Amino acid sequence: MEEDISATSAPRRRQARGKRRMAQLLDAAASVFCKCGYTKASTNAIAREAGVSPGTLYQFFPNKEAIAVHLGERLMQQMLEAHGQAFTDANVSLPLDKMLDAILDPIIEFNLRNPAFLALIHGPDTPGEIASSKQVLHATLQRQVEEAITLRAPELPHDQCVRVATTAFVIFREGLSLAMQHQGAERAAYIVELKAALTGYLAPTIGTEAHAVRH
Amino acid sequence: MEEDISATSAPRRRQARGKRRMAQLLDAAASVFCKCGYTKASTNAIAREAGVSPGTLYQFFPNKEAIAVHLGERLMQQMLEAHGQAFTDANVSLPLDKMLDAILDPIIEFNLRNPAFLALIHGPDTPGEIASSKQVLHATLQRQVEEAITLRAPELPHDQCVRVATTAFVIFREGLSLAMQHQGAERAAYIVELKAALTGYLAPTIGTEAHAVRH
DNA sequence: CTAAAACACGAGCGACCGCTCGCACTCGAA
DNA sequence: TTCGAGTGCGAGCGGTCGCTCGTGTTTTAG
Repeated sequence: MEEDISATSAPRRRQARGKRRMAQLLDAAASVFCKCGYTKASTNAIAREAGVSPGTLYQFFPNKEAIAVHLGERLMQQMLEAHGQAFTDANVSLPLDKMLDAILDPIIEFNLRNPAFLALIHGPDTPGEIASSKQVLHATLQRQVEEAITLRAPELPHDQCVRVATTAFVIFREGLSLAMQHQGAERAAYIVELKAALTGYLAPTIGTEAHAVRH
Repeated sequence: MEEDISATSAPRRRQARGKRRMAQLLDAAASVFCKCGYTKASTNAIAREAGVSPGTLYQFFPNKEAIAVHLGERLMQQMLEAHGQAFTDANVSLPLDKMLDAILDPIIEFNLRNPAFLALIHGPDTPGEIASSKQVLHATLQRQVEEAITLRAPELPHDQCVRVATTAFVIFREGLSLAMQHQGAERAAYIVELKAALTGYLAPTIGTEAHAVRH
């Protein structure tokens, strides 16, 4: 319950001040990751942005990757708090285009407010291939997509469902990244294209209407 | 004609040995970029892979970025030599799915043979945002896609055409990258998904049949 | 043949990175 | 009030990286 008191690392007792510092450091990390991407973001720069020394940063995070992981977890949690209803079963029974709106719009809006989200999930400069914030966000979202597709097209073989979810997720991620590179009307136009791409891809695969449960 | 004898840099007269070294270094760079991506690929590693010293590398390339740019130009030239007919007008008049096969299959095959191509065009770790091999490849391909779409859907407003081309290109790039992360049958299945995604996206936009020239 | 230019080497420079360490402070439970 | 644990600092360690430079060798022009 109190973080993970596992064998290797003592989790340490935090004072209120420390908790504040951690949030401060995560905010700074979000800003710097967003500006430079994970690899080019230096831990010293994150500490400077947070107005603390490098040593202080390492009082709260064992290494650079842990910062990204914590940030990823915080972002995911914030998104689930704000838009946790996006993937509910109710939406899955909507017509395809409405379902996409219901699912995508909250995520898009969240990305507008938290650009670090995309910076972390989009950048392929993951450190050790495994772990890293990208994996946290990716795995969670991917799983939601898989569940939605399975609910909607239960007759689809599982491995095919995984492929469709993966492909749809990649299209969404890159399409959103594309949109975020533009402003105002142009950005809106790219979001329209993104939805058109997803609709065009998914319609033949999982149908435009909700699946009527047979027998 | 003789490279660029512009104000700032003297282009230097190359011997046969030097030309060979450059090709050798580009081969090595392709291998290392492919293994590590642009940023994590060190110039010393490229020199080592080519069996020369770091100093020798810098006799032929002024800096790391120039290596990537030269490699990008060489890859693009090789692809145009091998599959230059992919974007010809003849293919543009085919039905959509056939057209996609005609255009995508050669590019996919080329990527199987030259994995550095994807490594360069996919990695977002471009150095100074501008230039770099990625821009060379991206701009060239993007332009081909734009021309194909304009030919096929001439009534489409130009800026909309650019957006469609950009979106389609991104879907292709990431879908191919996804496929390349798998092997054998799984990879083939992802290529099927990639084509399904492009077909689904482009069919409503530019039509399944070639555009009949009106008036 | 000779001199200049191209080629080749590899130690190492300077900058930066992730991260450490010794020490000073502040807080809060006893 | 006390004192240990939590917090904070920042110089700097060990390492990697892109790139340089002095020197020596090979090729080529005249």
